[in-house]
Amino acid sequence: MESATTRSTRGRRERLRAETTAEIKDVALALMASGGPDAITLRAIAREMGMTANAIYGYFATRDDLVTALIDDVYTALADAVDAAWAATPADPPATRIRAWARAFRDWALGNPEGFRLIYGDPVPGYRAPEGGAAPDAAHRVCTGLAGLADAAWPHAGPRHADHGPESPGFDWSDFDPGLLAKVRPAYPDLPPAGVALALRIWGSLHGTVSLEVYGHLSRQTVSPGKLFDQELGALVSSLGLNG
Amino acid sequence: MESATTRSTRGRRERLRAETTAEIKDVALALMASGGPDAITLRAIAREMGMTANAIYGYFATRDDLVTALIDDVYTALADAVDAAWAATPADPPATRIRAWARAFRDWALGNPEGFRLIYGDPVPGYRAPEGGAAPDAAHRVCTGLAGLADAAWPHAGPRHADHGPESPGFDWSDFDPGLLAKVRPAYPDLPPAGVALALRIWGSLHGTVSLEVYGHLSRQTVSPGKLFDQELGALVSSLGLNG
DNA sequence: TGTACATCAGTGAACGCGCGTTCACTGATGTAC
DNA sequence: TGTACATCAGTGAACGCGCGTTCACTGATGTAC
Repeated sequence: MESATTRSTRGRRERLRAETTAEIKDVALALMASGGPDAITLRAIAREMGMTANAIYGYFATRDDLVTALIDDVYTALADAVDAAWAATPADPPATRIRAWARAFRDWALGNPEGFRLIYGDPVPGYRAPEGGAAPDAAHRVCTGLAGLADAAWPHAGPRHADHGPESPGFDWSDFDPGLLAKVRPAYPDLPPAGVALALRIWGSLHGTVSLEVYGHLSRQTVSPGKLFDQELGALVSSLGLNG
Repeated sequence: MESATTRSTRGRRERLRAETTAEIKDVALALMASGGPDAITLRAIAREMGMTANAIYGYFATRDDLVTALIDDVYTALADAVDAAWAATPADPPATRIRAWARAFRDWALGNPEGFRLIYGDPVPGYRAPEGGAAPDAAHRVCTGLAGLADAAWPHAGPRHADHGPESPGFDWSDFDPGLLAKVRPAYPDLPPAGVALALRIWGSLHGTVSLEVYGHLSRQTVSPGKLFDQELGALVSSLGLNG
């Protein structure tokens, strides 16, 4: 049986350990923010923290493990941001909620451009994702959020969705990744395959504008990317059969 | 005055030089295709060509100069691809031409994923674009092509464009980069500011789906990205007031 | 409270690597008369 | 056609750099009795 002091001191050690781990990740993210993804090096982190490079091996077995943890953290931050916006907006009217989600997505991306790049862009040079490691849980949370948007819009969007001309193909469940469906179908049992496709299409439409903006291609063309995003959002919402 | 042989031999030297220059770029693109953007190193190129690394300095003053040339080439290839699709499709109906342009864009991106990343994604590690060097000419060709799509759709899209709800803002010329307008306005004098915004919006919508696909995020969710793109295209065309 | 021991975060030197770039050079190709 | 010279593509060794990672270690902190 442990004494009170045993417990408290072990707690302190664990706390220090957790703090240093968090600091390593914070510094890595700061380096990435100022110098791009290839600025994440063990030596640079150590330099910034006033340690030796190999001290980091006490916290992460390998550089790739650190990067994996970073990706996970960043994904979680994004998922938290959009989930919070979703939760803070009333379900009715659906358009308002969709706008809130989309704006949270864009705001997060613009506020954390390097995080956005880390998740959606080129991998960190030399980085190899772990073997079994599928996408982090938070990635699924983002997808589920998108499915929620589609689910809310579906009663209005569904009818007009069938008629996009003869070239518009149909969808069935086999078109989608089983892992995705395992998350989405229980959460939104009324959403048909075409609704899941709609979710992905919403994703694409937001991702396009936002990533052009994050990567600086939009700011080379217009001084008002925000206006453009709002217009895109208006078009999206009205194409879903919802009123702005 | 030059003799015939003088001219022909000088021609040969120049031809050899041009061939080697082209080979260097080809090898660089091949390396990038197989190993990602950070595989573009002078030493790797030289290794592949059976030369010494510094032999390349006879052709490019610096590694960054080589990368600049690559970006330019890749942009040109993309612009050629979409321009060719545009030229090969009759102007009427506009929807067909838009589809052709969009499909050419996607096909080129999927066929040259590393090129797409080079242009639209993270810069090559360590690369600094040249000082005065604005975007290459070909980048403007792509933008002008988009403006052409918007211009063709504008008679149909314009009316419904005004009505995206109270949150949809208006555009005027000052919202756009003068350099962009200098190319677009002479080519499409009837296109109003909102039409230019529409062009950028079309760009965003295509870019989103295609870049999610190129970066492998879509294939993690669906086995049918092509269907999704077709659906996106159908939605785009019908949101422009055109029939599929 | 005091002492002998265990834990463990961090050190400092070293490794081998691939990189961009510089330097003085060689040797084949083309040129002028 | 022959010879002396110029051009210039490519060589090979070397530089200094930052990187991930390994190793044997030190020294402070916590633990057991």
